[in-house]
Amino acid sequence: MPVIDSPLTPLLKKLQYHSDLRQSDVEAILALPFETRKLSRHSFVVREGEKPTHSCLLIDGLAFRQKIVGDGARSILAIHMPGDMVDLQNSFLGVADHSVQALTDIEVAFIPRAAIKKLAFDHPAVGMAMWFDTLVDASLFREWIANVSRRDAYSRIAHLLCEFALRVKVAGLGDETGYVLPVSQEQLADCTGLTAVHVNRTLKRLGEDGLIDRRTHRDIRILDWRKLAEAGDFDSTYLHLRSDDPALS
Amino acid sequence: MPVIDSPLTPLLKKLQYHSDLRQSDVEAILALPFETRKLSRHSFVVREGEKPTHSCLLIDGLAFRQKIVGDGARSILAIHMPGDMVDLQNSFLGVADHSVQALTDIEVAFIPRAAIKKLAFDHPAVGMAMWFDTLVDASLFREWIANVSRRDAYSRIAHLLCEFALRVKVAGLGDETGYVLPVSQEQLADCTGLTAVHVNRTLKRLGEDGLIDRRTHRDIRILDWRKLAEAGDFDSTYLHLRSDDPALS
DNA sequence: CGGGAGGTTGACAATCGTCAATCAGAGTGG
DNA sequence: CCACTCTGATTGACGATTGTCAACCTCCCG
Repeated sequence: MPVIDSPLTPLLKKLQYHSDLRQSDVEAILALPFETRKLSRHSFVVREGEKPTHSCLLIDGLAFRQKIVGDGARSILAIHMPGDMVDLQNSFLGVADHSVQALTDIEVAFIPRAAIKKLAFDHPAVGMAMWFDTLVDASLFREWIANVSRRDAYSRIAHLLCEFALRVKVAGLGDETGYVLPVSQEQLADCTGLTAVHVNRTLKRLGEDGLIDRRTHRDIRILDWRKLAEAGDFDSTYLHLRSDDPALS
Repeated sequence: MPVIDSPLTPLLKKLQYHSDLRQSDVEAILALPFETRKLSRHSFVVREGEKPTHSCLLIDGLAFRQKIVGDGARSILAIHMPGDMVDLQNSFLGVADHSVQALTDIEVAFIPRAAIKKLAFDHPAVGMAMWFDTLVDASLFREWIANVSRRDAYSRIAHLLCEFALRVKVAGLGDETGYVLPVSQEQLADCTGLTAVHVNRTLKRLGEDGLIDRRTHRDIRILDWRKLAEAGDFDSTYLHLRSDDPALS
């Protein structure tokens, strides 16, 4: 069966990663109404406090979720790659409790909330698949809590680099020997609850210890995966990858 | 329509909090097969690495989720109250990526995973309600990430106390003037990424500043809700309570 | 009454943050 | 093609929040 080339294909691929879908389910997904839009780096997909009526599927590029706390400090909660429903949460919960912002230039598809809800009702298998996806998201959030609360700076960064390496590999954007991560050190700091200055020093140490090599800023080479994973206390279970995923080899 | 008194009633109540369910949905929920069990404080509901085949509904008492990181330190990820499905995540994701432990003596209902899955398939409205619940859970995780990563000790603890106050009130276990929280200072530390010693000092400061009063250990009186919420940078949006919930008054 | 878990406190150490200066690189307009 | 500018990276000196260690206390429970 030829795969129809639609902007929604990344979503389909994502849902099928964990769930078996019947042809009718697939067709229903691809029949979703949507509207694509290109957004430039730094633009907001949703802002905290808004009441979005559409969910947003990331088709191309990277995006991240963030919260701003009282004193203006920012916390980055997750980084998203193509195929991720970046905004199910906000759209279904009524009021956005956090913002979503473009990390690179991105392309997204806005899908009316009602259409997703109807899809989940009419095709329970698809509803389950999306639910499943939410569960995996939550698993990453949990790991980030542990990362930020109980690991030191060195481990935190190492852990984050490991997570990115695997996810980038799954997404087909690189492999565990190296990848380009379009994240500034300040953003890395906001991912880890550190300051940009300390992130810089820590990256330097990781380099000096021979775990990574930073060609140019942003372009990360992992020189010793085992050591990095050990330093980061990294165990990929929480990513809930399929055991037959080539990224795990 | 008289509410049938079943151990599953807390689940029903929870799902109906956000979602409208039809009579047939309600009946299907109450028809779930289950097995109740009483567990004493400190016992594990699920251990990291297990492959649970049942989901666990908390009927009475409190429980918490935790992860242990490489050096043995513990991170508490969430605290659960009666009505919470404490283990959807682990049960659906195959391998438990974290543990769930009883905070007090508890009573739980174990429900076969397959029955839940079938319920979600046959009654999409129930599936949606459970999905919704997962979304709210994820929202709490996000707030905890922000709490741990970008607030100082004083704010973190204040924030946590505010969250508990509201949730306890919603669960009908106390109100915002005071409640008993059966959490040791060490557990509080693991919730906030601090040490027990520092938690102790911080609670003391909160007391000295007139925000709270600690009658006996564990029995917390909130003397000045506004100040506490301000100190904790607390905004209840992320709890996704209904705007007509009396707890918000 | 004894044991133990948990709470409290002080002295000291260290990781990490702050401030500030300098540097490197990318994009822009003349 | 070359300033010019701006963002982000790098580094050093210093400071502070938080952790560590250890002692002692308190209360609960058997």
